[in-house]
Amino acid sequence: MEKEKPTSMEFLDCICKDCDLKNLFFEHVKKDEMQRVCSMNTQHAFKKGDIISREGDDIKNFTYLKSGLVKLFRSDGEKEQIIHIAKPFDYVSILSLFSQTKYQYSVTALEDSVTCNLEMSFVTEMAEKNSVFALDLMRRMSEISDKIIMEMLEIRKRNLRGRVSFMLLYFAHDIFGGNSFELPVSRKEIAEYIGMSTENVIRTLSEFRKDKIIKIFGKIIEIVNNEGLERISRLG
Amino acid sequence: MEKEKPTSMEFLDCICKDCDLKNLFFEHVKKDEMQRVCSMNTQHAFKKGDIISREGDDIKNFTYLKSGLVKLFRSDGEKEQIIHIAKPFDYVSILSLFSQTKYQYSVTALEDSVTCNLEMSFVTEMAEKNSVFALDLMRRMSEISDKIIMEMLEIRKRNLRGRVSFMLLYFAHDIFGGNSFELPVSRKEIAEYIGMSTENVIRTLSEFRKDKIIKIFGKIIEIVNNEGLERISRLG
DNA sequence: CGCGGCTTTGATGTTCATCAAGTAAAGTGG
DNA sequence: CCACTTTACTTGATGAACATCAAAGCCGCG
Repeated sequence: MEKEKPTSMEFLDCICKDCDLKNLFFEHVKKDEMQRVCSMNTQHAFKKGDIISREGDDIKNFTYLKSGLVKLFRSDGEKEQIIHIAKPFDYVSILSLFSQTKYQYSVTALEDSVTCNLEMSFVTEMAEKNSVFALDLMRRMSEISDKIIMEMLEIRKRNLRGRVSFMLLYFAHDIFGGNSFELPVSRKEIAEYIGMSTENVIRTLSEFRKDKIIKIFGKIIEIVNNEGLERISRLG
Repeated sequence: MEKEKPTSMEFLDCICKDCDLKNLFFEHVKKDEMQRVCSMNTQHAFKKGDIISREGDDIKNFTYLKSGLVKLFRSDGEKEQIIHIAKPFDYVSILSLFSQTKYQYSVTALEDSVTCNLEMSFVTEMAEKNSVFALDLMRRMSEISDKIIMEMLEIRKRNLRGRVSFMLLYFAHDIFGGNSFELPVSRKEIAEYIGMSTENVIRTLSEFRKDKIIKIFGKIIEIVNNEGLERISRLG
């Protein structure tokens, strides 16, 4: 079936061939350049918990997420701060890609994930030769940073209960698209995301359970009263 | 004197001629395009307190700050959240410039400020025709969002005293470049920036005064013990 | 000169972090 | 596979950090 669908990629035989993201990232790349993309990019699989890139390391590759779920975070030796949880489309390498030589944050896989890597020099060259691609890339990167900034502001203006409910709704609606899901992070990581203590995150989850707003089975969360949770998120 | 200095702009007679930022933004623009830039861009002066752009309005122009100081903030009717205080180089329109059609935040002038405006369609066209310019622009925009995200994380990991000292050092070193300066914002605005109550910002400033770390004369702040303040900012 | 917004300080109460102590779950080496 | 260790989770108790309320002085501006 897929083979019969005629696309400009059809004649190519490379790992990009069946990639859902190829149109997103290489929609404006000419055929001969696409041939080069195919010969150059490398795919990389990560297991849950694996480090994808580490704060302070040299940026060598342009990386985007093909499947899975990752967390961006910063560490000062003592504590960690989670900056964002990203799924495919939400993550293009690290943000400062074109303005820094070293990674500013670390990225690890929260679920088994696959990335595609291209050498930075090649992407730069491609952007220089193909300005529509450059504009597209700019649009995508600015969308992502905007999303992160907005999210940080939304979290910042809420109190403990508001932040926890915001996170639950974030997982339910933005990440998993359903009212029942398995938390891809520990309670401690939720705490690091919303800037509260682990104990209080747990306490709040227990409160929500007692108030019959959610059900908890270990890592599995089921949102029972979505409107109630939304209200807490709005008012908290 | 300035007239005698030979530059590629010399033959031009437009408001860009003496602009310090022209090389920054239009360094890779060809001469004939520069001629067009000159004929198209418009300069706009704002008085302290003026609104430069308003959350929710349509994005029409590409705007950059030529002189002055501005604040980026968001309002939910009730309270305001300050996102960033920006000086020239730190501000290129609003961040989501290429990914949104409406402003996500508002911008007002904290000091008398001058902006330069170009129609978005023209900038897009320029970026499409000139990919080096596009890459440059991308680099600059990603630098700015990165800076904002980093700053939010730095603020988030500190307590009240740490946040206030961070802000004072930010004004002293990043904005004004000296240990004595006039606060361009009210106490309330500092509170909105660091996510604490106005009263506690004032209380902390008074504490610093009593501890002989700073001197206060209304809006004028003088940092007396810089090392002490740095220590509070690091540990707080 | 009087009004409204900004600033300041004190008193009070709420929210949240921390400490402590225990249970459950998940890796680890024999 | 089991004992062992470590890490994650949970609840309660306590105190610290911070918001809120209240009242008064100050300043700029019409």
